[in-house]
Amino acid sequence: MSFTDAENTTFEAFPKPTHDHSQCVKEALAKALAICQVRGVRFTELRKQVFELVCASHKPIGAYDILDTFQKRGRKTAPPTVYRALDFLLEQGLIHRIASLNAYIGCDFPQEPHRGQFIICKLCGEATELVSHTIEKCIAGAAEKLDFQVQSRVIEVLGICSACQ
Amino acid sequence: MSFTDAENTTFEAFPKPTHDHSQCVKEALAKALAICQVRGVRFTELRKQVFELVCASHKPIGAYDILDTFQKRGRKTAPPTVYRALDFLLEQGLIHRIASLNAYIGCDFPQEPHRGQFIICKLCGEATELVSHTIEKCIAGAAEKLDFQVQSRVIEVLGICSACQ
DNA sequence: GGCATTATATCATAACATAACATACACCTT
DNA sequence: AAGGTGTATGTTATGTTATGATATAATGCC
Repeated sequence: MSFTDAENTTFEAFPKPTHDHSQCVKEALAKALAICQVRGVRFTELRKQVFELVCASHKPIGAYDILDTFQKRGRKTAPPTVYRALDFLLEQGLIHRIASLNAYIGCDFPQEPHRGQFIICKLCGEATELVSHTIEKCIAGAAEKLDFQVQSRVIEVLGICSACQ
Repeated sequence: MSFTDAENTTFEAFPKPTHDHSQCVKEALAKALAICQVRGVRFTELRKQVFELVCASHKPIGAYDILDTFQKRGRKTAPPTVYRALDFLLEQGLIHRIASLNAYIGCDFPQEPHRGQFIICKLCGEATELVSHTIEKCIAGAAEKLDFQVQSRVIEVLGICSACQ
């Protein structure tokens, strides 16, 4: 349930505990598959499994958490295997990296290329993705003044969500 | 030489190669010392040396670079020593952490408490600190809509500066 | 000086990430 | 089907960043 406010910020509310998450994951998988097909890139079993784990919650997950899960499942896995899958998913814009947490999270808007902006609860770990055009414009404005070519952005807001207050 | 543009973004231009950097460091040290005195916290020799190394350039510097420098100087130093000094400087707002680079940089506006916003050149490494009230407002607006209590922000723009294009 | 507090040293290890090289698999061509 | 090519994955080792835990030293206060 995304919406757009007066500041032209589109975002999902923090997912309600009641939302049907299995449906949520199913949709994300379908979207990812469709995107990969259109682009002619391979959504292999490994990449699919990593994607499923990243999407398993709306909390950013660490690469080594993914690794541990694979190993608990009896799959002998080393770090590069996981990181390569994560790199692929990042390149395709299917997930985002949260630099301040060294963690990864599913992208809510994989169709449209964009940089994520996140609001993350330090207590429960839930994260909400924003797309604020105002912030984009503001950054673009400053960059232009400095004659600076923007390549990527990291925008992460940390604090306490309403449910945890 | 900071200025404020139409979007209400205050920032320093990328420091000219010609600027007198020793003077720059001297000023930063004087400011830091004054701030610590006012607050009644101790700006010890270790903290001062770490601060000087962080301020030695306008490029973010890694904790282990600081460590290496200490060791080259013959000072036997372990990581926690450096990290504790960095933590102190962060707490006092004298430096900022650049999450996307795992690195640290001197704060240009230590007097006023704020969260840094940075534009960083991937080629030369030079970083410029911004303070955009528009971005702040935009984040505050989204946070309010979500009933979210903001504690900290990470805003980092990466790309190529005008000198490196 | 005695004591509490804060800062630093030291040792060990946790957590995150990549380099380098080997092997396997998919797909295309013949 | 055989062979070739490029992509994906496996494997080993190591690099890089950060912290926990305990001990010692310096500082400030009474």
